[in-house]
Amino acid sequence: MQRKPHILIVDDDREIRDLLAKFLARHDFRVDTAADGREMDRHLAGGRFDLIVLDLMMPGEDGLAICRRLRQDSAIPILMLTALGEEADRIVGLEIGADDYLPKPFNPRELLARIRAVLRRMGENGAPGADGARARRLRFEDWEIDLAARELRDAEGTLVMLTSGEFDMLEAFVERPQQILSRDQLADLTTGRLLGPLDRSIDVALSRLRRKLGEDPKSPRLIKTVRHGGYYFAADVTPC
Amino acid sequence: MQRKPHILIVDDDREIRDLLAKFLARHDFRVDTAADGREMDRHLAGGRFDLIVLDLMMPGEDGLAICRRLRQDSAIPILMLTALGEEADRIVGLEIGADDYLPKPFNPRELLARIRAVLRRMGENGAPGADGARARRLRFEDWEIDLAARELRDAEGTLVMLTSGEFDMLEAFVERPQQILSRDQLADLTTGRLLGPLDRSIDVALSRLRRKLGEDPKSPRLIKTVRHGGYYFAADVTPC
DNA sequence: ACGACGCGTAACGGTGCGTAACGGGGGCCG
DNA sequence: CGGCCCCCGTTACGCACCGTTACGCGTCGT
Repeated sequence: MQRKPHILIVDDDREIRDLLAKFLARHDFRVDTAADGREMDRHLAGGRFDLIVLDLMMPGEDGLAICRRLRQDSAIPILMLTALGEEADRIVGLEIGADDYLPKPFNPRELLARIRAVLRRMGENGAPGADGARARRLRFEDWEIDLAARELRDAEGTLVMLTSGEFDMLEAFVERPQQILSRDQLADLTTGRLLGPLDRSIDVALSRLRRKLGEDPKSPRLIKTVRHGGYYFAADVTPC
Repeated sequence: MQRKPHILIVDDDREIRDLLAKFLARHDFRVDTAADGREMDRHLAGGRFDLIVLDLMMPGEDGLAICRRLRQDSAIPILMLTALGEEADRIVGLEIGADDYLPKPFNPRELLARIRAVLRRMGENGAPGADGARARRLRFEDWEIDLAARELRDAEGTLVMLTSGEFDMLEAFVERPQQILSRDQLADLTTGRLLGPLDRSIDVALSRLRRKLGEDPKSPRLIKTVRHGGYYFAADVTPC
């Protein structure tokens, strides 16, 4: 990870906020703090964050509600802070989609270890979704794709015109190479809508994408079909 | 996820093992258990697992050592069980690469929530190159197989078309050369489903694979039949 | 020697997938 | 406002994959 991970601390207790901020800053993180959900929203609107440390028990909109709200439209990692003995809440938190929790009072070193563990899990290979501030020009096989400009070029450098739907699908693949993506995942990553039981739209979209990539219908090399599984992007993807 | 997630429980305490196994099985997981590192290895050699629940404190090779060993050549999710008060160990565990931990004694429902949380993260983010930094191009006899691109080439370097099922089966063999794989193991490693009592699907699939590998039906050289045992991949497999 | 059993594999059929064709809807321009 | 075009979801059809079945052969036990 080249740049400093950016962390947002959401806690109503000013003392804890400042303590954590200082501690994490000392360990090579960029840190912002928010006292409640509204402040958090303001920060999120203005910047990209790699992880949110979220206090469970807060006046006004509490941590669980915030967590649920965040998960509705973001996959940003969430680490919940809970008071001891709130086991039921912790479980609910995990079920809602928090990535980890830490019971208060905690050892700051353990918080550090958990933050790193979560970031490692998320970042292992190009964090999808969460942040967009990374290498956006990629190469695979003889192709070159610019995710920022949304352009695809072939070996000779000539532009290949993709529709936005096709580009979305290709982007989903190059951000997750060598991994099976189910039709449901692809639908979610491209159009965002859910697939009906007899829905073939992904198959058709994929067929059109394959054709523009010049794939041989008999033995596609870039995008392989996994029967009953989905599709698989076979090429190595390297920044360029 | 289409098939039941497959979980391996590693704990020296038989009572805990059985309790957890029963509990998880009731919640729609496939579960195997192991009492120590050696048993764990045996299970891993023969099947595909989605997550390992690993007790930290065990006689013989202890959880931390096992965790470190697993991480050397696999990205399989690990959930560590720790006794209370072993905070230092927990931190080390997370830094070594466990994906989560749960202090004993724990509420089984919380274990369930954490297992689901870890699996969810993996499903979204799924480690690309699925098994981490393992060599993905291998050679055996005159063949060359690229596990990342899912391609097989013969001596002249021409592509041999395998169906995804055939490739899965060949992959199972080249990752476990010179060892007997039972039909049940092969079924687990390829389709993930369990075999019925009169099920011949593995035999037929294997026959088709042999044919594509150009095996002599009278005396196959690569994949030998072990009567009452299963099949055996006889060739040396070397990275290339 | 003969029956039982395990395995190889040809043949069949259900189903998943590729893709051509159609058409609705939205954007753009006159 | 009307016409055009392009994108993309839907439909339909054909092919290929693979699970099932059936049959033949070889091996083992008695």
